[in-house]
Amino acid sequence: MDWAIHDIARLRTLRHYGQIGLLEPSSIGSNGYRRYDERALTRLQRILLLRELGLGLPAIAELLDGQRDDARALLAHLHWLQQEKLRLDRLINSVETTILKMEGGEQLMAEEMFDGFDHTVHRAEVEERWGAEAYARGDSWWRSMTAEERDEWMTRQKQLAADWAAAAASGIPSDGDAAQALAARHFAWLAGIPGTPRSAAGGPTKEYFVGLGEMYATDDRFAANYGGADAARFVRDAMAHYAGLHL
Amino acid sequence: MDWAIHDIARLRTLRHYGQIGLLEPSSIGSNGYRRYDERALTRLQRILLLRELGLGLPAIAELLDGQRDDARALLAHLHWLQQEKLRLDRLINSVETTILKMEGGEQLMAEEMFDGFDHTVHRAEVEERWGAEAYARGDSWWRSMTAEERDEWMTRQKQLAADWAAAAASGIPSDGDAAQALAARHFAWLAGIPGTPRSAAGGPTKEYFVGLGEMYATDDRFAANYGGADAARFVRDAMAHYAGLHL
DNA sequence: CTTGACCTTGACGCAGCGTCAACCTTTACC
DNA sequence: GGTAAAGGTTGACGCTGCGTCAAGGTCAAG
Repeated sequence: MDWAIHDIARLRTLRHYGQIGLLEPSSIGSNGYRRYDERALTRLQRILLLRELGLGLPAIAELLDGQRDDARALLAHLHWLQQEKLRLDRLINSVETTILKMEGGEQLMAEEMFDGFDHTVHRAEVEERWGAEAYARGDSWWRSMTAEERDEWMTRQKQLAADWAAAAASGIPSDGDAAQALAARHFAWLAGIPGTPRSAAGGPTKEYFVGLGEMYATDDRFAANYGGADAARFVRDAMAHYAGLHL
Repeated sequence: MDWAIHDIARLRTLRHYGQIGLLEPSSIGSNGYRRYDERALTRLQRILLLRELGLGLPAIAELLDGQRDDARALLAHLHWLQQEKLRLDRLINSVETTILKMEGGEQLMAEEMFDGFDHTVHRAEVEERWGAEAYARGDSWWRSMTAEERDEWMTRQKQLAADWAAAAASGIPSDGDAAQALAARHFAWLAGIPGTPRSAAGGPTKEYFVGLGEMYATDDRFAANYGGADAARFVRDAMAHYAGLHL
């Protein structure tokens, strides 16, 4: 008959359905054997059909016991299937670009973070331990952008960094209007980065904002990005001042 | 900080990774607290990245421990993602047509099986108890066909049934060449139906083939399909003879 | 010194069975 | 009638990746 393995599995399935109350045997013989009559088999038929459509057993139970409108339940299920498909699409995209990047010679997320664009801001969090996940989220966000979107972000960040560098070099005070305006721009820019810890108002939290400035001044790699150590300290002071006033 | 729930979850995650040996704390304080240094955090970063790409933890472990070529592993993963997407496509299709059918007034698989086309052959199995699953498989197969494919099947089946009826009515012997040729056609036709229990040769098993003929003669609904009770008995005899000779 | 926040180690639960293990019935054959 | 094979029964663990209590130690703050 060629059904050996399959047969055993089906048996276990029937037992399982019995255990969870989805399909009871119509009777149980004195020898303990389960028996299924016509009605039970019809029900089993429907269960198997719905299962092949991907529904979960609880959903099937509700549906078969008439507690939910069949059509509505199936529509909901359809919707969820479509969502899943979208999710897979995004995954496939991510994996593909990752592979492409690797073929381009880049190691798996090794050093690519310090590429001038500081989407590595999240590194501050990593150092705080709880943010490794946020970091990865941030990276995956970056990874999922199109080339143009990335270009746009890069330009925006570079412009900001250049403006910071210029302001620091010009000798203006870090708590003056010009520097504070830059701080405000920086704040808004951060607000646009997913994964940023944010307050109820939607912007970055005060701790995060201040800590970030601190890091710019401390970490040479970031400092270089903002025009050197002196400039980075200027950025830090301006950000701290801004945070004190507005956050 | 607004990270409460998330934080707790992440903690559990780290414990889990420690348990399965994916990521050990770099050190454990005398108070039992886990600590993760730079290296460990980098590893965590990579783990989280790969996880977001949908890889399983064992796969991630192999990959990070350098036991597998990164690119090859990701390609394999990509392939599996694409398969999954295809599977979802088929599911979505099935659910959609099921909904359409229901809107057309049909109850969930209620009586549609006796519509002249006997893809309900699998009912024989249902009666034998072990075949309910095969039956559902058969139905889903039918459900997944395009309209033209169905038409083709229907025509083929109707032609076969008509030829059987004619042969039975003409009074030729069930073990004669003409009837045996019909049995051979029937055999080939069955071989094309997924879910059919089949022997190593690829065709239906002897038991199945004979049992089916038995059912045609026994069940009025099938008998009608082959030209009535007398004709159905003729079919059964021809099939049994064929089975005895060739199976 | 107490309170509360944060850490620790179990252990159960989730979906849907697959897969032993240990044991009883029925069937088939000599 | 005896015996072995086939097929049934009830546990119970395993898988994925943690979420979610529970019970209890540690640490910083008031």
